[in-house]
Amino acid sequence: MRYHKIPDETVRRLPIYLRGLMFSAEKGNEHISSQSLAASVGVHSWQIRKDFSYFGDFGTPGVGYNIGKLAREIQRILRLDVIKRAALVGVGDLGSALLAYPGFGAYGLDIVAAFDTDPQKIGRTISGVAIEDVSGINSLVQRGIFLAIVAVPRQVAQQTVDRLVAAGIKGVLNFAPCKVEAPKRVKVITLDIAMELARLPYYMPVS
Amino acid sequence: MRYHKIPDETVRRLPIYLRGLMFSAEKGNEHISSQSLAASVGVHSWQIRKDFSYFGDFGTPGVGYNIGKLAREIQRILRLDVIKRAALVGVGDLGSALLAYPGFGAYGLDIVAAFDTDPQKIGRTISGVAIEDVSGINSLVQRGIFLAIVAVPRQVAQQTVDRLVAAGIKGVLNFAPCKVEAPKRVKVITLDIAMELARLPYYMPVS
DNA sequence: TCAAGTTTGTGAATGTGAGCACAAGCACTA
DNA sequence: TAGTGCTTGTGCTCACATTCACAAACTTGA
Repeated sequence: MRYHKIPDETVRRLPIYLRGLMFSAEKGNEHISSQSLAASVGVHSWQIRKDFSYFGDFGTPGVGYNIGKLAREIQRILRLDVIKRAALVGVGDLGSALLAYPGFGAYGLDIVAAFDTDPQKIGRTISGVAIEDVSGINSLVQRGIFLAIVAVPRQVAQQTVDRLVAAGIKGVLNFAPCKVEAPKRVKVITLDIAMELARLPYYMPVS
Repeated sequence: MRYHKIPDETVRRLPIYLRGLMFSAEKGNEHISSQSLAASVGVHSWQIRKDFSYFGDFGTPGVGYNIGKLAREIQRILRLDVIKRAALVGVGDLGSALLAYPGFGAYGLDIVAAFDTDPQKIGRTISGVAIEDVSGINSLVQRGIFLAIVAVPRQVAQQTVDRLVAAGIKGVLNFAPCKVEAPKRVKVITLDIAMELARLPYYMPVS
């Protein structure tokens, strides 16, 4: 194996592989071939091998990949071994659902703080997380939290991100359906749920 | 303009443009240049022009694009002029949040039916939608609904999709974090919220 | 030790989209 | 009508990702 920059598309697939590896490990397997992993995650086996080849030789010909070792390596690449805690801003319907969402655990992630502006909500606890006033955002970095989820109305999304950036947050998952600006040092991923639904009809057969 | 297959990446951006056009129309504009649309949606102007060029000549040099005409054309391409109604399966935390989510309206989409297996929930109404027993899925096509959102636990995602496929549904937005199989005639888009959060740390600076 | 059967890792070909630069088209003014 | 300023549409190039095919590496069984 030689030096390679890991392609973005590969990074996008790594969590999928991680999910598949966890699933296989639960079933008591120690090794897995690219072919059986392919079957369980829905990606072709050659794609999997190519993706893994970007960050080292992990497989053994005739045997496959050591599941534990590979999973740890993927976690290391994705930096999930270091980043484990996230904050949520905006505890509306969607925010509450995210607090209750069990899926983050599969990646070792956990929402450990929640913020809102509504005095009615502040002080209450949802899914084990106490809701704080948004002013608490300023102390996030002190608390070792560098990752934030924004689930506020579109109109206040930008100012929310500005506040997070000012507080030193380094990554934002934005659910508000709009463009948000941030310095290059802060990575923002916008996830517009309605947009995903909106592009479905294009692919649906006519009649 | 000559014949071109519209690239997938362009289709993915069309809803973004639609959002930007709506926003500009609300402000009373009649025309918009690729440059000002670019500024409002965060895509380069040449990318916008290239994307629009795939499906016809809509702009006027020196003037820009007619907002209403272009918006209608995008809606037609995405088939949002035909597909307007969607069903939801699984009214848990996430499902309830989706029922209350106002963002679908921007694309003319509306969740008009909801299904669950929990007898406690069946019969109740959330955000104006009555929750029905999942057996009602079989009559979806009769009711003119061809689009479904799956927000059920991972363990029952596949069987839920199977049921929707059997009922004649043509498109599925799946929130369950797993691979789901469906015949080619049915388009499935899986949206794993936790996965999006999981790939963020990779892009965060190492402090 | 040898042969047969698996499975990996990767070079090369193919496909696809991003990015750029600029000619051509249109509005507006004089 | 001619000139100026703005904006579109697109041909071209480059970068990146997918796809394939196969040599090399390993296991297993005799």
